[in-house]
Amino acid sequence: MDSTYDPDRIESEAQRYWRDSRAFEVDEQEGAEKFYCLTMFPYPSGKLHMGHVRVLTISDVLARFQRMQGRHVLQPMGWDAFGMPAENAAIKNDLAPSDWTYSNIAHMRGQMDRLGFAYDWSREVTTCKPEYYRWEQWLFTKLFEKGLVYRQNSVVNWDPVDQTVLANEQVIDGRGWRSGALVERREIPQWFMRITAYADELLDELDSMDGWPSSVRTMQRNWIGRSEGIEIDFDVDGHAEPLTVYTTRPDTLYGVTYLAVAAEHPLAVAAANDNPELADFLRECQQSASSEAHLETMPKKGMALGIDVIHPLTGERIPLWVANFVLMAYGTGAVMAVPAHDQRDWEFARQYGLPITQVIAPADGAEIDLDSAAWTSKDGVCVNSDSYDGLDFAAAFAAISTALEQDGRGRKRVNYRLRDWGVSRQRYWGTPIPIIYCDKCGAVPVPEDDLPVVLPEGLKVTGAGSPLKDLDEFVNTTCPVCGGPAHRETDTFDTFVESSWYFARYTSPDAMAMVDEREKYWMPVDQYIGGVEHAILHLLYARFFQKLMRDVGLSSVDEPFTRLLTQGMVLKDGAKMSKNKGNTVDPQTLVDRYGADTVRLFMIFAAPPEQALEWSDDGVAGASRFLKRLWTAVATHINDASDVRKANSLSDAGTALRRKTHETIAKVSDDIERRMTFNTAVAAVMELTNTIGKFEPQTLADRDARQEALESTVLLLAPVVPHLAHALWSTLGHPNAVIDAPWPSVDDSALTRDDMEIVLQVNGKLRGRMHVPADAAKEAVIAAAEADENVQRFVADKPIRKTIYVPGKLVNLVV
RNA sequence: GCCCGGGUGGCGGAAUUGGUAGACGCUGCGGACUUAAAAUCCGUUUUCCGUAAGGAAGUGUGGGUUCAAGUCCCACCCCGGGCACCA
Repeated sequence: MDSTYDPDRIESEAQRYWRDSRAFEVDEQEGAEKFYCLTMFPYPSGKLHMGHVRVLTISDVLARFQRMQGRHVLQPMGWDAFGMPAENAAIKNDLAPSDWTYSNIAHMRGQMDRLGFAYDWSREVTTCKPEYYRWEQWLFTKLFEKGLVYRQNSVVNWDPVDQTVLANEQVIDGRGWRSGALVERREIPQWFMRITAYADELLDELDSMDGWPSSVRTMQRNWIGRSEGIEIDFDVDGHAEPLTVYTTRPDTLYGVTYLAVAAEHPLAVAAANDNPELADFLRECQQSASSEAHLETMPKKGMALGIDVIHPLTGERIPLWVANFVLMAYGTGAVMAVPAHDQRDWEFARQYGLPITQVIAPADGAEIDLDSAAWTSKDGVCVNSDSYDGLDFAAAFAAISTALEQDGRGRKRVNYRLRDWGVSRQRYWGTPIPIIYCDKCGAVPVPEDDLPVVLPEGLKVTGAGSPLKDLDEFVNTTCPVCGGPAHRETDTFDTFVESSWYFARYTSPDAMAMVDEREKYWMPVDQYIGGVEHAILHLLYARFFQKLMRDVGLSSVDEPFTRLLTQGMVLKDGAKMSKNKGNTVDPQTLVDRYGADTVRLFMIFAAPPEQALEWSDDGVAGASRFLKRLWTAVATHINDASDVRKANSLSDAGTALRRKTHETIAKVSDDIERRMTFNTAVAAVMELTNTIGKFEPQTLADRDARQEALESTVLLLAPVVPHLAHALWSTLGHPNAVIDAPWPSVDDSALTRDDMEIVLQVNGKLRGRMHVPADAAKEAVIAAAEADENVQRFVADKPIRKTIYVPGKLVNLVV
């Protein structure tokens, strides 16, 4: 055997074998245990970056591991091909988004193959192709019929100079990224999907989704934000219609000292008609970006409207304000303020000199200090609340709610923080929303026979609005209902729509329906892997789509992803690798220099998958060195011509090697399958390799033990460094490819030890160690511990008060 | 601002159920091989005291629970992710 490790040669040989044998193309083999392993598909941004390499490698390790477990593994790959970067690149380079996108896809597919990922390319999905997006257009029209989509005004970031809608990402310090103009909030009509209709199901199922990280489940729970409260009507002085607010704290109703409405609220707009100062303030309120982070951190401002409302229980007059932090889109666009028991209300009241009235007090009668902060605890009782004084939160909630309901001034209501999903985007490079507007018939969904509504490719983008608007042949059409003149919707879908169902399309990529019966074989996804930045939006939308598909009869699966692994970012010098920061490392350079296996090994070894990974050039070199050492160890074994004709029994070192081999098999299996800590799995294999390197066979049995150790090493590493494993497996004498070899199993008899190490402590501090026979009795171990010389020094003549014995581990003497 | 993570040697990280802190790798230092260098191999590498045996301190900060805390509890500081039009 050649003792030089030549990654270029063995990697191209292994890849040729996989390609020629179509090793990773799978069909629906009934009776076989399937395993659907999925990576969040990439946006085709140009070339692979380290973040891609990391997530793709993690996924590939799991897919190959499961295959060696005997499962029938599907690992597909595709492209999240619509999105803003293609439009930006198109403006910059004066070419069509489609050309840019397709050429990126071709390049990145080649890079993936060079890294040796085990994909079934026959199922490749590209979301910008009509044969893909036609089915989400179809689903949208079905949802239209079911009343699960609707059109409503909603707020966008408006750039008054470029006359265009901006993404949050394009708003920098409140200004448009290209024009530098102050961004305004503006309301435009948009399409929504009624995700709130599924809020309870999306919430409740989280409890049983054991395969997901608890942090992601908690984030989703908080995002859905189910709350139980009450809607309360306040009569408005001089108006026939009452003003309705929603609150989860009706127990504090007697502490309401003002109400506040959003700047867009009709009451505020009406009051501004004869109040120029107020009109100025409303204009100022609209001069702001629309993201929640921005709204929550901006200085809180308000103005009195000069209107009073009437407290529903006391009949008191309460001033009505307009405040910039109240949003028209949330709840009713109005809030009741209880400054004594809500921190934001407290700060606003202090700022504008509004009264602060305590209505909740600690049950133990302790004093609270309302001069320094609001007292927001629910563990108190009502005070200053007429007949409700003395009631705790639950009792007051029930009593006040009932009183309001009986009076017709309140209704119990479950509310969600979750809002319906606005899917309209005023962009060109996306899926056309399949709606036709007719003056007579209104908004009409495109009939099934007319789908897909094909996005004209090859259009030039200028940055000022969608070019679709100017394309008469696209816009002008006839009404499917009345046949009269009509025009098409020119907005496209949020790209999250495409990524909400691609996992289902992989199961039947050529179906003449959204999916076909093959979906039943593969779904749900057994293992999903992707960035934690998708913990809420993408993963919630995908769960929602799964339920939509189920409810139109396309699937019987409730939840799309059984297990979820969220991998961390790749950092360099403590910051995320990005072009902006100029700290990127091109994976291609490293693959060219060290080979794919080295890059894969470093990615897996440098950090546990869920944590951020700090890039290290030296670490990559170290990974390469390890692979060379392993190659050398196999070469040494194969080329070993030394004469060992001694008795066919294991030496002590041989017994130890076999124990190490089987301990390693046990640890690596557990690390990959249960713990998903691939870094410690690799560390364990490195330890085994170090042991093999030092091992000198004395007998024929010793040499067999080394063969077994090397074969185990190759099998255990095969998911991580598949090319090297492919070559070495053959070298070690196996005619079948390592991808078809079974995962090694543990020989329990090799694991037995005849002695154990016991740690000796005095008062919990380490004072020594000793070896005792594995079957030593508790009393004997303790007696030996007390007799230890160093232990004696610390015990001296002090009486032993307590003895703790942890079997097989330690003895702690408390003196 | 709100929600979710994270903080351990010179560095990346390990310590799985409250039981030996620092596995494995990198870097540095010392040595072998070499005319030399690279590569490779061997040794060493938390800090402080000590010739050594051994001892003391130590897991972001301050408290607490326990025979025993990186791990559990309370308070705080710093860093990262998300916040609905980045994907």
